[in-house]
Amino acid sequence: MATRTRRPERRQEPLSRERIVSAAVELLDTVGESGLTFRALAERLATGPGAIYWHVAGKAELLAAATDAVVDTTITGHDADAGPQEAIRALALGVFEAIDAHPWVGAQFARTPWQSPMLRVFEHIGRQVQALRVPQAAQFTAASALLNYILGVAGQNAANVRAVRPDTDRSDFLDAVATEWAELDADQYAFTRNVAGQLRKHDDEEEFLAGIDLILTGITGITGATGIGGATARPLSAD
Amino acid sequence: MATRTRRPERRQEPLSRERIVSAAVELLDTVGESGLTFRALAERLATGPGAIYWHVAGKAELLAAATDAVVDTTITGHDADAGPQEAIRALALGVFEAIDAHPWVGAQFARTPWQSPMLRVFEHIGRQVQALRVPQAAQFTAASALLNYILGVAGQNAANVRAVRPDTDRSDFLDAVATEWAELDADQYAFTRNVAGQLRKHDDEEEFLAGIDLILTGITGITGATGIGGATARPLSAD
DNA sequence: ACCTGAACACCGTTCAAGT
DNA sequence: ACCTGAACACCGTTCAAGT
Repeated sequence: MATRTRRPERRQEPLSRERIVSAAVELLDTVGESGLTFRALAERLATGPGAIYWHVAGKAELLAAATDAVVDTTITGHDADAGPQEAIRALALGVFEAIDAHPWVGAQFARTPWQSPMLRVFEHIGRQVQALRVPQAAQFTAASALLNYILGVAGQNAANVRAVRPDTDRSDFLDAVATEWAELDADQYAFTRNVAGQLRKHDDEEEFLAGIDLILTGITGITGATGIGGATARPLSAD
Repeated sequence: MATRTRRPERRQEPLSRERIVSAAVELLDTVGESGLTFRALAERLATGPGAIYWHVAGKAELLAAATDAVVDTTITGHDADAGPQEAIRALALGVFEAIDAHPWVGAQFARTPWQSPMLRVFEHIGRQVQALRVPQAAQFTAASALLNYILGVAGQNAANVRAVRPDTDRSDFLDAVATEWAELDADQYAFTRNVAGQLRKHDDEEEFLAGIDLILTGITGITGATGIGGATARPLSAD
């Protein structure tokens, strides 16, 4: 229906896995998860749905490839420099921001087990855990705990974005939730009501990092491990 | 097609939200997420797909209700007794086991934002965090970190179960992954290769609790908070 | 009030047929 | 080798019509 004279009318470049995946990412970003359809994708690529199947095996692979593409640009360059604790924080924040910008990545992350993108995050976290001098036997646990926490937040963020109208303001949303919580049954939800107020001045990113710091404290605290940079996790208290 | 003479032929009880939800849970448990279909559900209830819509608004609500039903039976009775740390461990383990038994709950958990079942888990965790004497301002962070970690593990577990053939043995699966990891590129995946061996003697439940303990250590360590029972989180070291 | 089941508007995926 | 697009076997959801 839309006029498509806007796009330069140069001869159609051949279809390629790369073009397909980048079109898929675009679709996911603009129309959301439910917008990624073989028909919509085919139309955008000016071809039929069947053509796509020559380059990718199916929708699952397409989603995995799209996730890969986004995560790739996120992970690189976040390593080293200011000591392992800072590196972990930076890495985690990178994943957090990527998912904030592409909520569907969060859902995909939480859905696919140990596929390539997640494994790469795990690897980078693990290296910093090693750098923290965590004993061998505990390294897996430490890296897993960090990764699982990140995945949990990722899934929640993705779910939240999906749940609200696309034009909803972030702080309006938090206000609405806080109000909802404050109206919960006083007996059944005493704690939740109690912390409802904190939601209003809640900063997603800060909150996320505070959780990372909590786990880092657990990792370094009990093992006596320390970052080479000597930085200590920030204390868990009101700033 | 299947003979249905087996089921007692008593007169059809009237349809009810309760019957629908419990049939949905059964379907999800036996056939998996992709098996929950309005048509399949209708057949099981000996009615047409349209009838279901008179009792539930749609598939999303049906999934939420099914999750609610399972979580309900999980949360109750896990409180109090042996001090807040143990209570948190028991609560977390309860959620873990529920998701292990009903993998689709993990996916649903990771997908729905702050809906009733998750909020109830949050509430119960929060109460124990309070009991740990965590300062007011940090209670939200502490409870969130625990919940997000649980959700992360939940999502991963659900994804793993979904990824393997239904008859796959658990330790066969871990062995396969460990072998895969051991064959990764030595430069790109140095850490992952390094911990691959630990996967083989990996106990999901133990690993999960070790992560909980890590976070508990972070929570109690830095704030000086302690459980009333005086129990300390178990040290992060080879046992 | 509650149920029925055909029909609608979609999906992902396949495949004969084209170039 | 690569693309086309009709066709297949499904979905969730709606709704006129029944009781």
